Amino acid sequence: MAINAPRGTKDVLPDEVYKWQYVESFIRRWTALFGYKEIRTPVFEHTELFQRGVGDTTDIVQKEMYTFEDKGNRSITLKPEGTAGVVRAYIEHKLYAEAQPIKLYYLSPIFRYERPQAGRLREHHQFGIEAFGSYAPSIDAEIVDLAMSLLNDLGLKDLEIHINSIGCKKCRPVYHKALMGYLADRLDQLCDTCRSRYDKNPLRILDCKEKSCQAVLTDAPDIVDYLCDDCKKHFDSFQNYLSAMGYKYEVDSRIVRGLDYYTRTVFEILSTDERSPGTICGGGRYDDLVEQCGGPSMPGAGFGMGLERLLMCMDSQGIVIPAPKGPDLFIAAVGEQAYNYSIGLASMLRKRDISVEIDHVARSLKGQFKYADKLKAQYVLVIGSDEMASGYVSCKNMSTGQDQRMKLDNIAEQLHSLLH
RNA sequence: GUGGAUGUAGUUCAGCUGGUUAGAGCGCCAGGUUGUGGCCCUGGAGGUCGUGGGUUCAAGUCCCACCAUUCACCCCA
Repeated sequence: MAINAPRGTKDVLPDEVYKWQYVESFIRRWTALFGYKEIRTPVFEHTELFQRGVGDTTDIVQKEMYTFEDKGNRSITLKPEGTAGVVRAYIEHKLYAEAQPIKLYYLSPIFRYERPQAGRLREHHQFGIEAFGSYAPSIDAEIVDLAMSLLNDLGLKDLEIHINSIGCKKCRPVYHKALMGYLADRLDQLCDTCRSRYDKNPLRILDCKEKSCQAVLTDAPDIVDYLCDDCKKHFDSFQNYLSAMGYKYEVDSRIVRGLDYYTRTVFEILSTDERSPGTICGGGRYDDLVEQCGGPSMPGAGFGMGLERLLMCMDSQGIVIPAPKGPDLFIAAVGEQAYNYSIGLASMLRKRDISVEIDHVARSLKGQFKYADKLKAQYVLVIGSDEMASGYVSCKNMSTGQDQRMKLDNIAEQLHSLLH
């Protein structure tokens, strides 16, 4: 009976991990430059956290969560997004009592029960950041800047920044009313899902891709016209800061995001490249979330970035991630006595910071060379009974093909000078 | 959740309108003189043709179901 990986999951095999490590190293570099510290939270949380945080009316909570009961009858859910858990930790450990803002980042698997397709998995991985404790639009701009700096540094081209403001507790209800008023006598032209969204979350209708709905929406009231003075000022400064950083962006009043916790700023970074999976980064501000989850009234802002999509995007743009080097040295031993000696030599050389490979399946000398070649070893040392007796070995440079005699007793020093 | 496509060796695929021991490239292993790789040549290992039913004298090839993969929609990273 063959067991395979569950639907929508993927193994990252050794011949590919280096790509992940490469991207992760860029992430660590840029988060450090911006002063974001890593936080690691559990892969699962109490289901209630996501219901309260992400929002009961969202698709994510309604139909995409991996929820189960544990042996203590607790309802547990695998993270369907990264923010809620970080917010919970921020509250639980009273990080709000420290100097603000608290700037955090995470790398985490994310689980959503969906039908897999290109750029969409049931388990995917996100790099995300969260900045708590500041209402200032400079934070909003900073997180976009961090995302873009990273993406640009990785070599990505043709990126677009789409931004919007969806208001706050004060002004959003006013817009809701206006939108609902506009849609009231056009309900019959909307699709089924949008009709059901009308009462619960009318904002989401703006996001609908149905042609009929889009047609209805062309003359719908624009949220930007309904922002209160504070939100308007916030949005303006945010844009000014983005410009000051040298970014081009597009105000897209139809971005509303699928998570209920956003207030004011929402944004997406997407690739316009045909073969790319669209949005690779999405985020925004969530000024009420901490309070909603049982903490003090503290603002926040952040984003999530899909690593699989990022990798996909880099791949489709032809960005080559440098493959790791092979071992410094391969020791090819001939005969049992020489092999015995070579095992000890390999152990010693590794302790001297030289990466060494040696045969473990009893290959012939020729086989060992072929294997060394496959491993991309830089040098091959041949040791047989002659070498054991004379105390000299031959060291072959695998890229030039040249042999050179080396004395065994200070071999580590000689190798070090060869390796640079 | 809705709709389409696909499922043959480790891998990429071929296998014509159903007909005898299922093929190729790459990869893997071994040889091409006695202790030397990358190229070339030769040979070898490796498949219950996704699974289970059905039609037929006969099925990898036709039909059905299931499973899986993949693409689009929905949603999102």
